[in-house]
Amino acid sequence: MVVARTARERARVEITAEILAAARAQLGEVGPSQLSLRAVAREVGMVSSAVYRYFASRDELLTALIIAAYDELGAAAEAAEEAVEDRTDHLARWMATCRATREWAISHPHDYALIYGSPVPGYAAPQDTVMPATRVIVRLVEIIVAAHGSGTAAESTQPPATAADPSGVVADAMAFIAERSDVDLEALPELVMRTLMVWSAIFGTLSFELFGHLKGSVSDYEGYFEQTVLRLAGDLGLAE
Amino acid sequence: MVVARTARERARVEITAEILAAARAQLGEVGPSQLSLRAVAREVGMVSSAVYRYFASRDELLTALIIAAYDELGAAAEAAEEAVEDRTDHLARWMATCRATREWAISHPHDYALIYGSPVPGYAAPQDTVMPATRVIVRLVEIIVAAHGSGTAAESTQPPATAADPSGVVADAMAFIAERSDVDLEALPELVMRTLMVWSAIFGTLSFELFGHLKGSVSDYEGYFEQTVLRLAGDLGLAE
DNA sequence: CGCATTGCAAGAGCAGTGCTCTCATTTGTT
DNA sequence: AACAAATGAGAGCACTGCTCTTGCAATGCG
Repeated sequence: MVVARTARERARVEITAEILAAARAQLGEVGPSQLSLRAVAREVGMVSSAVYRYFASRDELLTALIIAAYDELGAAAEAAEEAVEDRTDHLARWMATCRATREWAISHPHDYALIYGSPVPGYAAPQDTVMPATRVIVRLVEIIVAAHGSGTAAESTQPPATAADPSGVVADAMAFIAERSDVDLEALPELVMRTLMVWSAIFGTLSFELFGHLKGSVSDYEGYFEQTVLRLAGDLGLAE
Repeated sequence: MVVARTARERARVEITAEILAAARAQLGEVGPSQLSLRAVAREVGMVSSAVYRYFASRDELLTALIIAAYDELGAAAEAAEEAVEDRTDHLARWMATCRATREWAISHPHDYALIYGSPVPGYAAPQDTVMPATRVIVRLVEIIVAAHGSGTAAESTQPPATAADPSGVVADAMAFIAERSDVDLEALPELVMRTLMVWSAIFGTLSFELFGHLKGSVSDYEGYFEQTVLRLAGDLGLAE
């Protein structure tokens, strides 16, 4: 972050933050595709054209909101995970992370839809979003790695005999993990495969709940989520 | 379906279909939230206000598109499943259904986003959509039930010892299945739980792929999907 | 200090949107 | 033939994202 020197620069970052805050507030009410740049401008007492001094387009504003949402979700998940005192209780850390993710999602449904719903059309996620986007999964991977490194974890659920070796399809993920972790996962492609599956399953479950696809199938959403992530932990060898 | 009698009624159903077709064509290019009722009207050579004689609102048009999309996806999945000749090869039927689902999704990304992405804001799915929405999962359940009924299926993956009985949270799903199937699943709440999980996992995986969340983690999407649904089948006892 | 440069907000305007209302015409029924 | 209902066109309202011009105020420099 560049330190604001002149009054002008200081005002700029302040107003930028103000616009972003107003946009976040509006997002809490109407959903991404209804977010109106003009309404945001009115909120902060500007005329719409003035906003374009701070955000080149509506898409750029949305991008900033996406980053903010990823960061907020990541921070919430990390905080909950770090609040688990017994660091050797990997299952507790796992559950805490998952629970915090769901709690953030249901209390910020529009932000969740913004980042995990359908991307706004014609929109390609800029590079700035990938780092904050990985915070939750990185934390989950850390827990899995710690559990398997400590020897307290069982082997993850075995694939069917007919399944091919997953090394090829998860090569990118293994490289990604190898970059920011000193654990050697090269011998565990099956675990990486399972981790990716579990990651998709968690957010698939949340999306189904939030987007209404579980209506008529599940009566107790919280209980269902709890049971789900517990079984997913079991599939990864985190719970017995 | 009511048989069209008068010329007016005949024209009405024809024009309605024309509008829907134009809307579907436009949806193939721009994505749900960009779908313009005026543009659709221009396409069929009408003025925008005339379209309102056929669809009360843009949302109602979208609802019709949602139903059409669900039905098309369901039909594609069912056709692929029925093309499997060996009806006792439950794994083949499973894989065919899943593959067809993915193939439809990637060849109709906007339709997929319409039904499995974030719901359009302020939009509550009307009752008309729930029946077509269940076609794929109903087919999957049939396969699972057939496999477990024939005794060729292994037990599904066991939950961790600490997991509570899932009967409560999946009661609605059990009732739903009991309604349209003569198989007694009452003794198999764990299987129903796993089925729901797998269902969420499949569409979570597809959403992650289509919405770009697997970029940087998976290099071979088709191979990854294949490996995923094979393992999910294993979790349900469909593959060994 | 004075001046030129730069940053910024406002306003008008363009092309587009969903939707409503009125009006004339066509179609179907009695 | 007379009436009623259905239909399409057009104008219009309130809104959107975005651009361009204009005037003002803060800034940096000689």
